[in-house]
Order: sequence, then structure tokens, then C-alpha cells
Amino acid sequence: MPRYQPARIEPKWQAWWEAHDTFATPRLPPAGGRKAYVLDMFPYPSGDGLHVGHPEGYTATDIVSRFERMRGTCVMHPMGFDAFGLPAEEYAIRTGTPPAESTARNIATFRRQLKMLGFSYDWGREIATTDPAYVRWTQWIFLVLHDTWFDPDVQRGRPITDLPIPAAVAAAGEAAVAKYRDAHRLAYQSEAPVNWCPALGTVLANEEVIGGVSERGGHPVVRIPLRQWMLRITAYADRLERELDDLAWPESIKKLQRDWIGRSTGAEVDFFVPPAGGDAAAAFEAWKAARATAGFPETPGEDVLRIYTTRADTLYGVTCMVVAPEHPLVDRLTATGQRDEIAAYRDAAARKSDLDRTDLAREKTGVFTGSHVVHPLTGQPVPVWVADYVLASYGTGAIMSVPAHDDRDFEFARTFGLEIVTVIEPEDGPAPGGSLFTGHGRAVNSGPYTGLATQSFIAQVAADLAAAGLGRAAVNYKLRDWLFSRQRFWGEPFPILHELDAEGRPTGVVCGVAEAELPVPLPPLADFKPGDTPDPPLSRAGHDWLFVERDGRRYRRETNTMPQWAGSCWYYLRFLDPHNAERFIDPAVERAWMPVDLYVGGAEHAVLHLLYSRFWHKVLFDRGHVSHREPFGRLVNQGMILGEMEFTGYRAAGGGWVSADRRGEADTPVRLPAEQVEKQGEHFVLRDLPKIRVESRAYKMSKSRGNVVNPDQIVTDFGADSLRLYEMFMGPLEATKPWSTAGVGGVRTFLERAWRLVVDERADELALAPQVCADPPTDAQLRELHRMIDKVTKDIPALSFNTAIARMMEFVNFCTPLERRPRGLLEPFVTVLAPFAPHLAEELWEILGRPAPVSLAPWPAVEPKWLVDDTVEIPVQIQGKLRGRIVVPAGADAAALETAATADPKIAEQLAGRTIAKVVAVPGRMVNFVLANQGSQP
RNA sequence: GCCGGAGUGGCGGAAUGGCAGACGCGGCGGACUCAAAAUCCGUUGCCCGCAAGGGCGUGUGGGUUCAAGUCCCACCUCCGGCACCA
Repeated sequence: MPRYQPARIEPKWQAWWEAHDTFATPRLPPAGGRKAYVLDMFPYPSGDGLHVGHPEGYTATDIVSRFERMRGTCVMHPMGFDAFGLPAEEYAIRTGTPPAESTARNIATFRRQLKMLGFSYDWGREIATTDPAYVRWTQWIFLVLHDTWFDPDVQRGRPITDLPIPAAVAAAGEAAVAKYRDAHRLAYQSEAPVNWCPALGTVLANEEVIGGVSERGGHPVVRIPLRQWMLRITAYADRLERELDDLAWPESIKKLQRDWIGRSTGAEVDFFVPPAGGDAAAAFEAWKAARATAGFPETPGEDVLRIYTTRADTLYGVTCMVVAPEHPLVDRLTATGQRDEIAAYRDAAARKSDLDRTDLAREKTGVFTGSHVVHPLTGQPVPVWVADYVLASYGTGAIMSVPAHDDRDFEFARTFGLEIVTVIEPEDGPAPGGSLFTGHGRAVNSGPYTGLATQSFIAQVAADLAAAGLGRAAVNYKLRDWLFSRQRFWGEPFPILHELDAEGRPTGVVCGVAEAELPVPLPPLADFKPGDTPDPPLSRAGHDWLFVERDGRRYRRETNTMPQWAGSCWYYLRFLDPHNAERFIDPAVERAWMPVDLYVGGAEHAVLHLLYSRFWHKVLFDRGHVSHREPFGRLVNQGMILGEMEFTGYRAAGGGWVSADRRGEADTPVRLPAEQVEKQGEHFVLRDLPKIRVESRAYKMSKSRGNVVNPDQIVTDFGADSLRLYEMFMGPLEATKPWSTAGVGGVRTFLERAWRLVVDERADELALAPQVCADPPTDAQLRELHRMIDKVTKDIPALSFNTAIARMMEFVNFCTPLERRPRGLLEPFVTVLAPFAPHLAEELWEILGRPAPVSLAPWPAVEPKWLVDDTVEIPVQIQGKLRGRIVVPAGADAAALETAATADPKIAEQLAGRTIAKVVAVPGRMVNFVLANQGSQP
């Protein structure tokens, strides 16, 4: 009867914790006490429910939270739902239910599942990004962005009213000032080519387009011009990169962010565009003279083609210029005879999807414009080409092509038979002429710079160009401004009004909704499907929503919605003060709890979510709304959990087996049971046909492969504590690991053994095992206990849960055979077990007669005296090979070790008649005898 | 192509430069049982050997060191990310 029954005890203790508010967190941590903000990346509540990947990170943070609480730390450990977004909407469209309904249902499922796993969240802080009370503040933060401009002089966001207005703009009147301000806001509108995904019916951020198709769904994406809301994240590029330095994040994640920001330093250089007809040489000289006095202009005029390069040292190797098809100067540069060809090329480029345009395998294409620009240093004419391998959105949208020293230019030149001029030679001697060399070296053929090394050349020529007003140092980023509007229903409406004139046409004046009127709710819509055109669904809202009047003027609401990222950019702040109706967060609360001390989630958010939320946080910091530059202190990515290991054999069309290393496309994979395969050397083969190799690996869980593990099922079969423990025991948190249901059985066995340490399984009623006693533990038992406590205490903060669990298993293995089991051993063990298997621990604690909850019991202290043994066993090596062991007192020094080792009969025997050249004795570690070289003896 | 990460028993994995394989799964053997399950105990890297014992062994090849899974150099394979960013 009293067997270990998780199905009975788990709901019991979940109800107990809930009834007693065991994990409710105070508004502020107690003064002078320690605080820990332990945060999970909140889930997107998909219709499929929880995946086994979710509990991995959640269990890790739960263990840390429970451990810290037991050590007296005030712990903030909240949970909520990132509930806006495409999948909810797609699902809603498919099933015909409004997104709000399906989202509420999905959240209920997730909440039930999360509670079923016994996580110690303060559920009183639960938020969903779709709650109107939450949307209100998301919209408010958008208004902060809208009200902020970035002052490059102080590298900081400031109120838009602080923006200095140039006299010329001020003179042009109020409308011009408003326009000037709008152009400098962090949230601004832009008519720009955007990624339009017809299948999803929305535009997407650059970050959401992977290889020319949508990240979600893999649908083709084309570029069309459209008026869109953008967030000026590029203004923060420098800080987003620099301020990564101090974060306790994995280096790999920091690097991903740095690469994504993609800072590059180089120079901008102007190439003179001579006027049509006339004396080009004379015009060039006049232009140069003018530049020498006027300097390098902020924006290039019509008379120059401005390029960006990181390799100004290759200026003498320029053999042509290449501009993007969308470059504004193309028309002016196109010679009459080339008009048709250029027009056709630009048209084709515009129609091409990003997928086609970024396909690296494809040959370079391009068209000669028929005109030339003038090289600023040599005065020579340089032909201008249009080619789509040059991106309009990076740098200046134009490059100088140096085929000898850039692989793309090299390929382009070879395709079109353009000249290749070598101007750099490797330090170790000249490469053959006309070949490609992209490394650093020494300049040749470069006028006055010949002989300079790459680095000094770049510095020298940049200075010279700047002095002559022909160029300047410049910094570029791969990072683009963040396209922030979506043509979908299920997102936050923008708190923005567009002024209308008497005819109902937009005047171009845009204003934010007054703070008091927030939130702007989503209008009820019968049909919330996206259309075939980029016209947002909200434009079909009723007129009472769509049109508003303020101070006698008519406005139309913005009908785009925000992307899913918006809500997740700041949820970690709202958790701290979720019910505040006055502010998005109380500043005192923010100061007390921030920053997040431990943030755990999947690596899929390494770039987007973490970059976006850092950006918002920095803006809020600049505007004085939060007190730290960075939101997340320590970040850890849990690894992916793959499906069970699979063996796959291949059958040919005829039915015979094909070895996996020589299979073809036509052969069909067959999943094989483990009994039919065996390992032979490096590979697995068929047991009956050892010539046939079999593939063995674990695959990502997916519905189509049918290897998805359902947490509900695991909880039913093994219990929540077993699932928690297993996921922590699988291996290092950050590693990718295959699932093994047999492994769940293994940890379940451990929990049963722990149960039997305390409970008499053969009794009819719940009763203590007869071995449990009040004896004082023996010294040996205390040593075992304290070593276990010590290991677990050190492993939890390091997130090394697998080794902590292994140590607890050893402890249970040690205790199981004991005829008498002192409480002084069992009770500390139960407290140490509590963060890992909280339900079982509570139950055992109760059976031991201790007052609930063990979840808040003090963590047992390690007594150092029990960590040292009286004697230690030391390995003895001869020539680095293990030859014996000696037992010595724990504190034995090197000399004592050597004496003891040489006294050992077995060692003495092997040393007899040989010359000891050296003895290495490391106290507490080992002894090694190094013998004199035998070969050198006569 | 570039950038990360990882290669250790049949499997998941342990191992501050100091006894490779902790712990678990699986396997084998035993006790208990009429029997089975459950449980408990033992055993389990490979090779030679009846044994004592010996040899080999952390992807490959080299190096540093008294001592290398761990440090250095070169390479191979797998996984993940980025990808015409001038």
C-alpha cells in the first residue's frame, strides 16, 4: 500500500503550496537581505501544449530558486505567457475561433501543465502579453520610443523636445519642425523596401527572414516599398555591442550578437561624377579644388558617387564601380544607349525574391551603365556597373570594385572580363599576377603609398583623403533598423493617430494617443484574416474604432500592429510590479529587484529577443525609467532535447539491404529495433548481415518523425518529480541530449529507493521504516552526508545538476544497506532533495514528522571537519604508470609519501636494482618515480 | 565559405594537468520466490591469462610535461549558427 505514488502526493503538495501561498514573493526584498531574480524565458502558449524542452530550463531555474529560498535569499521567480503572435492567429484562422479565445485556452493548458510539474512560481504575478492591462504599458513604452531621439554627441536617447532644430528648419514653419522631429524619433515611419511575405500576409523584420524565406513557415518573401514603422535600433548599435562586455553571458552568445550587429570600420570615399559633355578632367580638378577648401560633405551631392570600403589600401586596384540596382544615382549614371538594358536589369532585380538574390551558388550578374566616374587619387576614369550583389541597404549602396583583392569583385571581374590590377603582395613574396589575394600585405603599384603595410596604408590614406575633403573614416553595421509594424490582427495596436484633412486624407501629421487613453484596444473584427495586399486587417475595423476626434480635428488610427517581440521586450520588468495601474513599474521596485540575476532559455533567442529587449531597456534607461544599463546579468541557454536514439537501415528498391555509407536517394530508410544491430568497430551494423552498416543517431523531435515525447504522458507514467529529475540528470544543461524513456525509469527507481529509506513499504498504513532511528550518526556516515551536501551546494549555483543528482544517488546507495538509519542522516538528505524532487521531499518530511513545508526549511550547513579523511589512498606510479597504492595519513607531506611508497613491498620490488632519477610527490594526490635512462647504461 | 560547440564503454554521461569511465540505462550472475514481478547483493572498457598479473585504451597524427581526456600545433568527422555586409 504505501508505495511511492507520485499521482497521490504530487497534487497533494501542489494544492498545499497554493493554499499556503508558499512561494508568494514580497513586493520588495527585505532591506539588507539578499535577492535573486531567477527568470525563465516565458513560453509562447502554442496549441500543442508543453514540450519536454520547456521543463528543462524551467526545472533548472526552479531548483536554483528553491535552493536560494532555503538559503534565506528573497527569490523572485515569476511565469507568464508571450501570447500574441502569428501561430495563435493562424490557428484561429484555421479553426474559425477568435485568437483571444484560443489563446486563453492554450494559456490554461500551459498553466495546468506548469503547475503539474511543481514549479515554485509566484503565480500571483502571472501576466500575458495580451492582457489589456499589459498592452497598455507596451503601448506606453512605444510612446516613449516615439518621444525619444538619439543624441550622438552623448550617445544617449533624449526627449524629442530637446532636439536642436536647425535655423533653416525653424524658419520653414511648424510643419517643417514637426517633420524634422519625426525624422529623428526612435520610432519613425519610413517608406522603404520591406520584406513582404504573401503567404503570411505580412511584412517581416530582416531578422525574421532566413535565406529569403520566412523564419516561420518557410514561405517566400519579396521586397516591396511600403510605409512602415521602424525602430532606430542602429542608433544603439555601438552601445549594444560595447556593453555586452561586462555581461556574464556565454561567449558564443555574445559573439552571435556582435556578429549580428556587425560593426565594421572603414572609410567613405567620393568618386567624382563628371557632367555630361564638357571637359571631364577640368571639371574634376575644379571639384577637387573646391573639396580641398569646403571639406567632405555630410551627405553626398549629385556630383559624386560615394562608396564605403574597409580596405582603402586597395584604392589603386579599383577597376570599376558597382552600385546596387536601387541606388538613387543609377538614372543619372546611365548612358543613353544603356537605358533599356539597365531598366530591364533593375526591373528583374526588383522582382527577384531575396532567396534568388542571395543564392551564393548563382553566377554574378550585372550591367554596365555606359558612364564613368573619376578616381579621386589617380584622376583616371572608372566604369560604373549596376549589379545586385551590391546591397542597397548596406554602406552607401555602392562599392569600389577591387578584383585582385576581394573574392566577390574577383568573381564579378572574371564573369565580365574586367581588368584585374594587383596592388598588394603577401609579405612572403609576390603572388602570380591576376590572382586573388584578400589578406594583408605590402602595397605595390600604389603611387606614393607603395611599400606600405596594409594597416599603415589604411591609416595614412584615410588621413590624406580627409585632409583633401575626398573621404572620411566611417563605421558601418550589418544591423538594420528594426521593422516594427505587421499587417496582422493579433498584436498590440499602435497608440498612434494620423491627422486627416477635410477630405479625409492623411495630412502627414502624426501624434501619439494621450497616456490617459491607453490602452488602445483591438477592435472586434468578424474577419481577422490578413488580406492579399499589405492593407492591415485593422483597416476593416468599425468607424467608431478607426476614426477619432480630438480638439476638433479628425484622426484615423494606425492600423498596423506590433510584432510579437514587443511584449517580450519588457515582461521581466512587469513581473516585478504586475498590478501597478499607475506606472509600468514602480521605480523603487525596479531598483530593488533588477537586474535579472539568472536568465535561462533556448539559444533560439540568442539574437532577436535578447537584442531587442536590451535595446528597449537602454532607451528606458536613458529616459530615466529604469536604473540599469542592461536587463540580464547571467544568461544560460539550455540545450535542445532530441528524440530517442534511432537505428536506421536502408533498403534498395529490390528489397535488399544497402549499407548506410553507400546508400542512394532511392533507398528507403527503415527504423530498426536495437536487438537487430550491433557495434562493429566504428560503426553499427546489422547483426545478421554485418556487412550492412546502419545509421545511429538521435533526431530533433518533430511530429512528422513521430518522436515527440509528451510531458503529460511522462508525468502519468513516472510522476513529475521523475520528469524533473530525469531532465536534470540527462547531462549538462547546455548540451544537446537525446531523450531516453528508460532513463526516466532510472531516476524513478532512485526516488523509490529514497522513499524506502524513510517509509516502511510493507506496512499497511503509511509508517516510518523500522530502520529509522534517533541514533547519532557515525563519523563515517557524517562524512558521507557532508560530502554529499557539499557537492550539491556547490553544484546548484554552477547549474551542474547531473553531478549533484549522481552524488545524491550515491548517498542513497550508501544508506540503503544500513540496518539503522539515523534521522540525523535522513532529514538533511530530504532537505537537499527538496529543490530537485519537491513533492517527494515534502511527503517524506511530513512522514518524518517535521513541520511542512520542507520547501522553506533551512539548507543544511556543511561542516568542513567532515570533509577530510584521516587517511587517504594515494596512487604510486613508476615512469608514469600506476604500479600500486599506499594508504597514508591525510596530511602527509611529499617526503612522507616518498618514504611510504618506497616502503611498500610491491613498489620496492619493482624499484629494486634500478636508479631513481627523480621522485615527484604531490601531497594528497600521487607519487611518481622517474627512473634513470636505462639505455645510457653500459 | 566563415564563425561557434562537440568527439570518452553497447547508450546518456563523470573526471582543479595527477588512479579514465563517478552516477544512471542496458547486459550478465546470485539471493528471495512454487514461479514471476518487485526488491536486495554482486559484476560489467577491450585484449592475453586458470589465476596472480600484464598489455592496450578518451576522433587522427605530432608536440610540451615526471605525468595529457585535460595544454600546444596540424588534420578528420558530427551538430548548431551566419552567409555577396564590400
